[in-house]
Amino acid sequence: MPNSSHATPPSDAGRGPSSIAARAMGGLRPTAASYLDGLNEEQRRAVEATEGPVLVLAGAGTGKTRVLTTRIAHLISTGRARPFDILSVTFTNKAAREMKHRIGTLVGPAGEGMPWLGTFHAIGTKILRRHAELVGLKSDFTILGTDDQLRLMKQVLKDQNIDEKRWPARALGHVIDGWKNRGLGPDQIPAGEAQAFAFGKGGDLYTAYQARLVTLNAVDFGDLLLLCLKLWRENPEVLTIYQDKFRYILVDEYQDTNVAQYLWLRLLGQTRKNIACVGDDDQSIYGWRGAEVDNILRFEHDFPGAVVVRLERNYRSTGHILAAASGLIAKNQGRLGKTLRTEDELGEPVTVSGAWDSEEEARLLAESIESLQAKQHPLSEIAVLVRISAQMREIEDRFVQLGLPYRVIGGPRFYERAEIRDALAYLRATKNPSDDLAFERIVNTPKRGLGDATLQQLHLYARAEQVPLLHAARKLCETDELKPRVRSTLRALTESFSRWARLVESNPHSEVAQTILEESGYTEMWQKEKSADAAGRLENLKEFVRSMEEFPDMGAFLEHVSLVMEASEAEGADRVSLMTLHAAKGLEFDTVFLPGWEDGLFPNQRALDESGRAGLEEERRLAHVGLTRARKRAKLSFAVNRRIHGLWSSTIPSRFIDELPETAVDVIEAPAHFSAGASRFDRNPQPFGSSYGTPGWQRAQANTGQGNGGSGNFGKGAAHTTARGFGASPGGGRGGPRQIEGELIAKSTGAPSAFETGMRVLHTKFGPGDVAAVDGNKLTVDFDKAGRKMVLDSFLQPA
DNA sequence: GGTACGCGGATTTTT
DNA sequence: TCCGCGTACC
Repeated sequence: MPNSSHATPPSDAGRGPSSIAARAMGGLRPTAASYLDGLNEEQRRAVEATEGPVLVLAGAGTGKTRVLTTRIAHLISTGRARPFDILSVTFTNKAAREMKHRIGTLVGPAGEGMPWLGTFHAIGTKILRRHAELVGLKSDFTILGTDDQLRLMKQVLKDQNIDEKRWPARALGHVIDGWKNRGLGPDQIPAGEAQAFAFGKGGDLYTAYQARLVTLNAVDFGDLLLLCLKLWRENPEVLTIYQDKFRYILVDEYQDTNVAQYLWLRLLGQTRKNIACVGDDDQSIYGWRGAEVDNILRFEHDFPGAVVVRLERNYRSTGHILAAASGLIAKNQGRLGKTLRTEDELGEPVTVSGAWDSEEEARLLAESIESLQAKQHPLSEIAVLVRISAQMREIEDRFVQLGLPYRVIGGPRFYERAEIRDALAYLRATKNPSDDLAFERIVNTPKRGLGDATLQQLHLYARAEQVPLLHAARKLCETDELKPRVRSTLRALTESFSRWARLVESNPHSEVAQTILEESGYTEMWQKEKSADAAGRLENLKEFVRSMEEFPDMGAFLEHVSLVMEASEAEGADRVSLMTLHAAKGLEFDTVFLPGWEDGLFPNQRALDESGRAGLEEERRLAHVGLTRARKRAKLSFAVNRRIHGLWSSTIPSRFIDELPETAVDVIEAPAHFSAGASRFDRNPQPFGSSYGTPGWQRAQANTGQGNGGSGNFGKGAAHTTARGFGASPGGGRGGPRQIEGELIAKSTGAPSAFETGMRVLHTKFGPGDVAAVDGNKLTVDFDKAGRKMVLDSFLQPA
């Protein structure tokens, strides 16, 4: 299986430009398209193999997007297809945007349009709106965000009298998402799995949830794909329309497709079979949310006769970086196997350095960045990639102290912010009076005295009368079932909605939105709020209203916002980028810092616990993604002590560090104060973490007296230096020196600290402060400016 | 109905 | 440690 890369351009019989006639005409065509210039041999093969199934295995930095866009340009300019004949799917809006842009520059106005280039979800939406009634919806259905989804789940759980503590709505959401990811409708769940949730109620809950969605005329993200499958299966004539329509299908990031997406593609592609998937099994890092690496591993089986092209020539990274990344990923089994090559120079080796704790790691990292900055290295070409968001705090703290400009990439999306969701809910409820979820969301936001009790009453009435909540509210106001005060508030609100609905008919929608936000008291709510981020939220609201102007009407705007709206990043400023490894996929930087390479953190313990070997391999792919983001410099680090959920735990270097090829790596010896010559290959845990009972401590205990036992990871890979201990404090007052492997751990710097509690000191970075506690050579100091920090005495001098 | 405190849980994240 | 949720109280 791994060696079918002998792809030749298909000389298909019959139609198409490779037909005899077409070939005869070949020379008459305007000279070979300039867009093909500069493609290497494999890339060109991937572009020109237009007919039949094609799998392009594109390693990191091998020109994947270029192949995709050139392929489209090729299809269009050779007359094989018109822009609207091509279905081209991506996962993110960003990728879709970039492709549109690049096609535009390749083929000019001819490529404009591309109505079927977009995310799976956007295209699914487009299709569903056209045939909504066939799946029991109206064509103006709403698309629910995760927060609405969650509230709906809660309602369903309540209806079925399920203890939400025992069976949280989030968990149910996860289970249902899982089913949807696998293309399973409520009636298709394997019997065994339906039992899994809440004593066998899983299936019923799913059914109830879907029923609620239908009554709300709403769908969740999963439905955008799942309902397409349902639509096509139940209405073959509709499927045929799309099979005919899409002469060519292109798929980006194929390794990230889930089962539902795979089925979606297979249905569409099974007649014409002109389906080209581009992906990299080594960059599959979304297994935890349903991506099936199997889809890519199985491609040749699913599409017999598929042409497979491997792109292995890397144009991004230097030799050492590529060697490190390749060496690491080679430890994975179950991959199709590619070997990245570069013609670039070896460049700087990947550096590996250790730190005493995560604070020191952040400090060293920031120092490195500052020294690069001093050498005129632009900050925008530096990225710090972490495994989990929680790592960011300490790093940010450090950057803030130093005044180092940085930006966090990722994080909450613009349209997921509370204020945007609220504003959106007002608009949704105005536009669509039966959007109960929207109404419910803002009925008491801002606080107007319509709490749970009133809402319960509304629900009861609405259910009895089979009408939407807003309608029920109007009716209830006409009765005397409500307390006078509640009644008048509620009446005012319902009247506002009627008024707003009339406004929408005849006024510019952004103005109406502005009016709604003001009259409802929503803007005022934030103006009154004094918290730090209130101003930012008001800013976001402004931006929200402003962005509406770009759309013809409110409906179009709502559609856009529910699927694609993103924060408008202030570009341009020279800043360091800070993000998770996941968020870094698809990006590249000259210099990449990879902190936190410690077992438990990375590879992440939870991934290991939950998915075992597969989990480990996915973590390794994540490491591979991280390394391959770097063009010229990759800098790994780890700390031997890290604060996890507020407790200090001792940690051991990541097993991935030992898996790197030594020739590509340069070990930065720990600073003298840190260790008496410890190597970074020293994976013996340090037994003086300050909290006993942590995993690190447990492992340390297990290790003592077991020779080189380790946690089962010894003995392979690079040579290990025998533990000489990481020096530093012998545990302070918590137990004195400890023995490991017959050696006494020396105090780090030998001499006990010259500082005492209460002394006034001066720190090289933090400035003046008072010593609050002494623990060997580690001192706790209350700095005048920086607050309480743990520092090493070597950075201090008496003040 | 609104607020103040205490408890438990805590990856990665797009659409 | 920090955040969100639920409960207890005003």
